[in-house]
Amino acid sequence: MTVPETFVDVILPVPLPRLFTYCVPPEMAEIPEPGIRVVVPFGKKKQYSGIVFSVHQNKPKDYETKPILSILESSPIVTSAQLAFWEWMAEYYQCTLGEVYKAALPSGLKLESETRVYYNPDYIQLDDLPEKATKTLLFLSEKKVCTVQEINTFLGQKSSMPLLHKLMEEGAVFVSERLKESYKAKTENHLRIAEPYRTEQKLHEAFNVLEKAPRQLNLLMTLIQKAGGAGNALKGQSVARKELLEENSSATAALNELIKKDIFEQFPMEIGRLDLSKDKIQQKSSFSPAQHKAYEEIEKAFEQQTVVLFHGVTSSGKTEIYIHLIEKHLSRGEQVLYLLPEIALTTQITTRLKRHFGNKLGIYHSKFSSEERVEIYRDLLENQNYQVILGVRSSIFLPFNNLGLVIVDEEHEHSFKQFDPAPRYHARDAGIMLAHKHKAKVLLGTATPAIESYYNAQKGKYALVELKTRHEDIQLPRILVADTREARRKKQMKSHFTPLLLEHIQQSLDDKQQVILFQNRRGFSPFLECNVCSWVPKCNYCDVSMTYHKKMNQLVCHYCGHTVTTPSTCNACGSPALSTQGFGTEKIEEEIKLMFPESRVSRMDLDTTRSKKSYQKIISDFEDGKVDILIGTQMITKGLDFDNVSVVGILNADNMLNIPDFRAFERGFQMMAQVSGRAGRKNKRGTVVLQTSSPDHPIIGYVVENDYQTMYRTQIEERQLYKYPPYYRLINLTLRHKNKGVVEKAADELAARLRAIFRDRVLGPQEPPVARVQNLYLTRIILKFEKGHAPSYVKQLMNDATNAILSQPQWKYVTIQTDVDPL
DNA sequence: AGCACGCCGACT
DNA sequence: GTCGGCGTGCTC
Repeated sequence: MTVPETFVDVILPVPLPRLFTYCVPPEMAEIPEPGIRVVVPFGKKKQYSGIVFSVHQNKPKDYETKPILSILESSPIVTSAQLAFWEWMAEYYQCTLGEVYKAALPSGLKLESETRVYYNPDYIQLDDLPEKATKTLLFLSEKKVCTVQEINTFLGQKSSMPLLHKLMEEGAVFVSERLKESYKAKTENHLRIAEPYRTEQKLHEAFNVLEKAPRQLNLLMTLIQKAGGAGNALKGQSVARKELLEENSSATAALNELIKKDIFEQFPMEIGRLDLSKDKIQQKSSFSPAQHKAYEEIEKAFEQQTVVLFHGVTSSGKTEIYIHLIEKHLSRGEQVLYLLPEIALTTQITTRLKRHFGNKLGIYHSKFSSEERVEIYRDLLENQNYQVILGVRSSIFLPFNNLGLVIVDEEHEHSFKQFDPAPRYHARDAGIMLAHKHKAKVLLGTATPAIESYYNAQKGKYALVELKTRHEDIQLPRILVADTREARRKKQMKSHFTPLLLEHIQQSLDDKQQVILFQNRRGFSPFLECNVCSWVPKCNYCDVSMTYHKKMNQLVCHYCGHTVTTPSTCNACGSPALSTQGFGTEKIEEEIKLMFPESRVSRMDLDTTRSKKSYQKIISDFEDGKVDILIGTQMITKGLDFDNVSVVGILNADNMLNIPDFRAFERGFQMMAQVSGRAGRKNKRGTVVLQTSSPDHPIIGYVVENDYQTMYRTQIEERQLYKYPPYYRLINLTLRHKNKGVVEKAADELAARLRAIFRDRVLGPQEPPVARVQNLYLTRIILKFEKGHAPSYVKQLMNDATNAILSQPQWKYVTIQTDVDPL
């Protein structure tokens, strides 16, 4: 009797809608199980690390299986709960398991043969390494960068991935898109008394030695003082170099001398980690009566329901309530996932939660290095430190094993939805699913609920808890509407500003208060136009005009990233008279500087906040009062609280409302309400000046009255009338091909097929607003389904139709992208 | 999606 | 004669 051959179905990071079956060579000692990574050959020469999905004995009939090359770990790196979640996601969002795998695991856990491997120059070898590893390191240290392939060739073996994994864990090599920059951003040079001097006697000696070097002596004393006394300093308590030099300006030379004398030791310190010995874990502060009531309501609601929508006005102290809830779940030994939109995560909230939860808090952010993300992943997998994860949407993929609570803060934020690439998931909805699988609770928090969420609360699917008063007696701001059309008619407009707004800005500056000016950028990027023939520079590959970036003197396509230097003459008529059109924040900054020359102005938008650092600098400068007027786009609305802002100006409310989209009014309301929430401080009411050419627009009225309910009521009626979410589910099908005629024909035929099944639930095909991206023509079919239709059956029928199209030879190269619940 | 294989046009 | 364009087919 022969032992049956073992096969594994493997998830690979390719967008093919199936698993791949490999055989396990009988001589392989380990037995693979679902959730472990294996290295497999793929195609002619590629290698991937894939995830074992299942293990079986069914030999495939139609093809020869290749053997797996190696097994990367002894216990699963993807738990069975995660695999089930992945399956749900692939099914619900109509993508492949491979695409989910790509999105779910940090890149440090996904080696491919073409992955770029970097040598870590800071690596210090602690233990002896096997000969091969040492050889590889030597090779790498010379080459600096190479691919896994090259290492294979160098070592003369088929697969060096297991070896590279070990070296990655050692910290000797980096992988792929790892940016050294972001690593550096996380550390800061610290100084401490060097080991040999950490006794009272030796320290005393040092004092004597330095007697003739007052600057060095001074530095030593500052360090001791900053470290919190000699006792701490002798224990090796460190002080930031920056901090040390702040009080001893131009003492760099003296400092270096101390390092040279081995009295001081300098080392890079991770600044992300809060030093707990110094900064005692902060106790939770007490609730206001309103907060207390809300907290109790949430607790009570959780007894019966899974999801609670927590509708609390801006500055109502929602975070405090979250902290209490988190503590409650932690005390039961449960894990908590706190989801935030990406942009809100780099700010105040991080520090605040760190103070409370110290080492129990893990932060999962795309701007952190892959290594750090791997660290958090492994920590959770092995159930070590982290009990609270503060993270962006992708943190729903972390290996929780005892999740008790999911908080989705700023629940209405659109950035929770991933647009590209697949899986096009919504972290709020997927988070609810995740919680459901863990039997955990979900708290959705926001000042301006998404219509969908509020509807679910109205229908009783979610519990609703409201908090209507701001904390610490901060009053809701007074909202003034400035009619730009009238001002323009009376010739009172100064460029983009009404007299009313300018007046309030001046007043605020006179009172030494701060101003925030908000410019919605949606659809209004600055572009170049020829004054003579009206020629506008367009992207070569997409049907959009290119955005003008003054600072870099470049034109950038916001769809494909194509960049050119700004032309000096018109391409059509040769005239040099090119001028900027549309108005972005740059233009406003320029004008404000002209009108208020004595004020300090700063700008916050995509351009000025490319890096985490610059973003934080803008915020901290504003917090520290180094800036009087802050001009910004959407990002200033995200989870920021400033103490000294008396005036908020919304420059053009109209361009939020005049977008042909059924969510335009909801978005406009959310944005204006969120921006307005930035105004106001303790004991003094803030003012919001809302500039619009249609002051009678109902949405403007709801913003002024801070009337979410009426806004909701009017919107929900329209949604029902015109068959939109939350009454209907939408699925967008986007077809792409390099030939316009081909996409159109394919889309027509697909639409016809779909209509035969779904009838008037099919809309289009219709060209999306940007009909060509990266040289591919796009067209879109929208499907609308009543709530209650079995979604999986509907998707099955839809897939049959698309497959029927794609299997025809003339449409073979058409691609169809599916977006379930598009935003 | 990559990527290699293969069949026709501009060059040494 | 070859280098290389991108059309086509395949990946366990």
